[in-house]
Formats: sequence, structure tokens, C-alpha cells
Amino acid sequence: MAGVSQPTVSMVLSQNPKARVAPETRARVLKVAEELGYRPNRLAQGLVRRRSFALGVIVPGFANPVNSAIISGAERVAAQAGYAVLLCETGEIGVGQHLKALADRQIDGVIIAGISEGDLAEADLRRLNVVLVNQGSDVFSTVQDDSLSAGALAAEHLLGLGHRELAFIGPVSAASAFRLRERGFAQALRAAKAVPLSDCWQRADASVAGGLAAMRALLALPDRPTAVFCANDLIALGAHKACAIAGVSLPDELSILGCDDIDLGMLVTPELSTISTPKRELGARAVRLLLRQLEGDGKATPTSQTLPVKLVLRGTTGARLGSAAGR
Amino acid sequence: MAGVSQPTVSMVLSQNPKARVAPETRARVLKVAEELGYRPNRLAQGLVRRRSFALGVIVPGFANPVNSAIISGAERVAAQAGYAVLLCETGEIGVGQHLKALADRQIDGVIIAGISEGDLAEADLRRLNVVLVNQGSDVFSTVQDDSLSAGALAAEHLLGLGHRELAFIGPVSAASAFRLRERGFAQALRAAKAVPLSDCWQRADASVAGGLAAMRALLALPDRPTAVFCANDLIALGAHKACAIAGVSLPDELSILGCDDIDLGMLVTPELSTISTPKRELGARAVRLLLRQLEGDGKATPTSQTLPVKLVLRGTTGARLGSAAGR
DNA sequence: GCTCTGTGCCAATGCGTATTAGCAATCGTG
DNA sequence: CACGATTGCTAATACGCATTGGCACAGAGC
Repeated sequence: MAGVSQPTVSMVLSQNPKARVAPETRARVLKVAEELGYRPNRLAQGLVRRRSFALGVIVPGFANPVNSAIISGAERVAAQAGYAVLLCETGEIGVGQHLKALADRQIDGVIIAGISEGDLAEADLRRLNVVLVNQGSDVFSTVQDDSLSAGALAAEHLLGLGHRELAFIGPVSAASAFRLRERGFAQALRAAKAVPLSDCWQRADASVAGGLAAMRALLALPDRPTAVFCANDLIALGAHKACAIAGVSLPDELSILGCDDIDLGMLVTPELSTISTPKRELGARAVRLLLRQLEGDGKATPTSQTLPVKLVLRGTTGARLGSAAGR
Repeated sequence: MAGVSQPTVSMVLSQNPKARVAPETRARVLKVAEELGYRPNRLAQGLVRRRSFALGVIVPGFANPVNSAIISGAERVAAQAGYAVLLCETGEIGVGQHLKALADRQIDGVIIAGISEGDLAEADLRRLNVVLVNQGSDVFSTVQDDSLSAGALAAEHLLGLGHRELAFIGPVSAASAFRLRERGFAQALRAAKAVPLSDCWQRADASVAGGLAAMRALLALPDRPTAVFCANDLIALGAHKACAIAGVSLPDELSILGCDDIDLGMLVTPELSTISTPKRELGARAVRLLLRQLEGDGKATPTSQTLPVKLVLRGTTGARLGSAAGR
């Protein structure tokens, strides 16, 4: 180096507030550091500061655009705060194994999205700073969209269009956002005394294939529903596809309402009506929340945030034909 | 600890082959380590081994399903090899800045996908072990799909269906895979003496919006083309959408052929014909190649791999009406 | 003149691991 | 039985940084 000792350089570069360094020394150090292109080794920093400035993100799959958006939002604010994000996709390697690997890397915190509660329960999260996305919890901090309202909104919208024979398609016991959407929908129906047949309450994977199969089943029913609410857009797009195959015209013969507002919803014809969810914002807030908890250092009490959702009407929902509410 | 010194533990756990440890000592160490739940601190390991066992992945956006698939493939083999993947999305933070941050973390290597060559040229990659995905280079190792053949395949297919008025939609000077697709297409056309009008060679962003706009322009032409090859599926889906809006029926009035074979291609009606590209495999091979280079330790000479593509016929390509090749 | 109080810097130490050199004990060999 | 060879382990060190205690020197006050 040029002129001073290593600790002095450290004090200058780490912006340590209680460090007393003469302004001219500081300037000299900065200048030389610049010239040499010196950059601190973050592994060494992490070792001594007991802080890696890295976050883990665990999701079941990037293929799902909802997860992509969450990750994107998370990565953005993490990067701006100087944190790295270590990406983990569950699959052949489970949540538990990923968590161990992350812990070995002295990760500062983890954000988890879209992992089923069963898998979550098996993992050992006790030592970690965790924020769950779209998944309720008493133990951990949480960032969620207002899925309960989303379900209610869906019911109100479809009922308002005059539909009475309503159906629902959703996964059985996955991430709890799905359950809330279902519950909100069911409660609103009950409040309006519009109780659907049990045949119209379909279980399906939260995927295109699941939605397609479920909609096939609905279309085969003697008394078809006239409107369907799907727990997410992938299911809705599968349902949309099933209708295209079966020659059922949307929205005249059937209304379909999704949830999430993923981009591909606008590619199909007619375009998918849906309930928009702040996906990127969920990821962004999750990281902000995590970082705030890290500042406090001591395990803060779990916090929860719920972000509003919004109805987005496009082409797959319409008034029930022959209904009083018809256009 | 219980019984032996720290270096002995290190020798046992790091599987160091030239380490001589008595079998019974080894067993005892392993047993105690297990009981204590001891796991090595990878930051400390990284510091002394000068190896972080972490890879960086830089992409322009996760929203693009092609990138998602590449990342997914990369993450999978990285995780299985015990490597972490640090995800970076360019945007407000550029390639150069991301690279510096990664270098500070002593990253072992970087895989870069979908970054424009201009941005790449600005970045300082000299010290890093790099593998480019779908981007030609003399300096770095590369994993690509056979984009040149893809273009040729597209031309042959459309020509074989009887089309003569062919169009192309693609970005201007982005990642070089696009250029190869364009060149392959153009060369095959020239070979068949089917030279399209310049109006039919459209420039567009590699996005749905770009494809939509470009297709609008094509449809407004006095002499419409009867078939269009799009440099990727997003463009093709935009074109598809434009046709849906304009009431142009596919594939009767127009054939559309995409490239990449992303899942959403099967959601639209009619389903998108396309040229399938091994996206996950690209990601997987990229990190395998990277890891192999790391074994060699010394900067190996750049290698290139090219993976085959495959025509996938679905609903948007059909025989030119009135053509001899018509069904 | 002296002590006293800051100020500005450095020597020393530790973070958790891998690696090297070296020591003690055991073994093989003549 | 003596001697080198081999085996099994440890002491010491280094990796690159942050942090603590303390030292030297300046100016202030008597």
C-alpha cells in the first residue's frame, strides 16, 4: 500500500463512523485505492463481520411467471442494497438441503415463496432469518397479497354479471394464498346465497395442465357452470385452452376469471380477465423486510404485510346470457 | 471438539486424498461431527482455498421464459455439484457493476445469457472464467443452440408448404443467436431463389410488443406475405396476437413460425408452430463446461458447443392456399 | 517547565478453515 | 538391536479483513 497501515485503510473504506481519520489521510487512501482498483474481499469481510451480505431465495420453479416476478423484485432491491441473492430451485434437491447449503454460506436471511407447507414444516428454519411470501405463518414474517379479498372480489364480480352457477378450480393444500383465495370466494358466495354444487368445486394442480383437466371435467357436467374462478392464472389459462379445444366460446357460454395477472394472460384470445397481484412488489418488500430485520440484528418479532389486489377485466368474463344483468 | 486437533478434522472432512488419517480416527471424527451437527463455514473455506464454489449468472430479465429455463438448468447442475448460483438481473444495475460485485465475492465463474454485445463489450471480463450462452465469441467459451440451422429449417419448412412471399421479424443487433437465425433463414431463401421484399424484413424488439407492432406493419402492406418467421417465440406470439386483433385467420391467411418453443406457445389458439431449442440443456451444459474449466484451473482454451434444434409443427403453419403444395 | 486531554495512527489479534513442516511412535530390515 | 522408513498426528502459519488497545505527538492549561 502507499503510506498508511492496513487498519487505517479498513477504517477509511468501511465508513466506520467512530473511526478518527485525518481528512487528508482519508483522501490519500481513497485515491490510492482507486488507482490500484482495490476492492475488499467480501468473503474475508463476511468471515470477520459474521455477515455475508447475501440472501437466499427458495422457490419451486422459475417456470412459473409469478415466481419469476417475485424473484425479479427481490433481486432488484437486494442488489441495490449490496446484497447478493443465491437462487435455489426445489426439485431433486429439497428445501432442507438447500437451506443447509445456504446456512453453510453464512447467509443473512432467506425468502421463501411458493413452497408447500408440508415441505416447509420438514425444514429446520429455527436459526434463520426468514420471510415467507404469500404464505401465512405465526412464526415468521410474511408478505402476502390480499388473497382473501381477491376471492371475494372474484365472487362479487361474477355474481354482478348475473352468474349463479359458479365453479372454482384450485389446488388442494398448497401455499396458503391459494386457500385464502378459495375461502374468500366461498364466503362471498355463501353471503350471496349462491352455493355451487360440489361437482363445481374442482381440485387441480396449480398449472396449465391441471386447469385444463379440471375444466374438461366441468364441461362434461350435465349442468355446466356459467362462470369459473381459478386460483391462479396458469389454471385459468388451462381452462381457457380446454374451452378452445371444446369449442366453448368465451365469454358467451362461459366466463373465466383468473388470479395473478401474468403477462401471458394478454396473449390468448379472448384475453384473460383476472385479479392483479403485486408480484414484483411482493419480492421487493420481502427483501426490504428482511433487511430491516437484519438491521435490528436481534430476532425481531415477526411482521406481516398484506398488499392490495385489483380486478382487471379483459375478455373472458361477461354477463350471463339471458340474465337481468345482461348488457 | 473431541479427541483430535483441528487440522485432523479438516483432513477428514475435506476428503483430502493425500491425507493420512487412521481409519478409526476418521470414524471417530465423523461421528462427533455428525453429533454436533458440525458444518464447515464456506466463507472461511473460500478465503483460504481461494475458491468460493459459487457461480454468477447474469441475464437481462427473468420474465423471458427462455432465460428462466436456462437459469433453471444451470441452477440444477450447479447445486448438485455443490456450487451456489448468484443471480443478477441487468437493468438499473448494469453488467459491469454486477460483475464487480460478483468478483468481490470471489466468484469462480460467470455464465452470461442474453446480454447485448454492446453491453458485453463494455464489461471487463478479462480476469473471469466466463461461459456465454447463445452468443458467439472468439475469446470465451460458448454454449449455443444451432441457430443457423434453425433459420434454414424455418425457410425449408415454409417453402415446402408452398409459400413464396416470406417475411422475417427479428431484433436488429442483439445477442448473436438472433443474427444466426436470421442469416440461416436468409441464406436458405436465397438458395431457393425466394428473395423477399425489403418491406417484409422487419426489425422489432425481441418481445411480444415488438412482434405485435412488426406484424401490424406487415399486415398493412399492399402485398402481404403469406408466411412469417420470427426470431423468437415472444415475437411470434406478438405477431399471433396482431393477427387475432386484425381478424387474420391462422394458418389459412398467414403462417407464423416461431423459435425457442416456450410453453406459452401451446396456450394460444391455434398453437404456435416453432423451432424447439434446448434451453434448459444450454444452461446445464454452460455450468458443466464452466466447472470443467475450473478443474483445469489454468485458463483453458475457449470451447464451443452447439446443440441441435428441432422443428415442432403445431397450428400456425399450413400450406399456402391454392399452392401446388397444398394438401 | 509540567501534566492533561485529544487526535491520528499502528501493532496485535481473531474470524474458521486448509496447508505445510515437523515431531513422536511404530514398523520393517539387516 | 540399531537404524532408517513409514505412519499418524499436531503446531504453526496464512487467507483478507475488522476491531481493540495503546502509543506518540500536538496543543491547552497551570
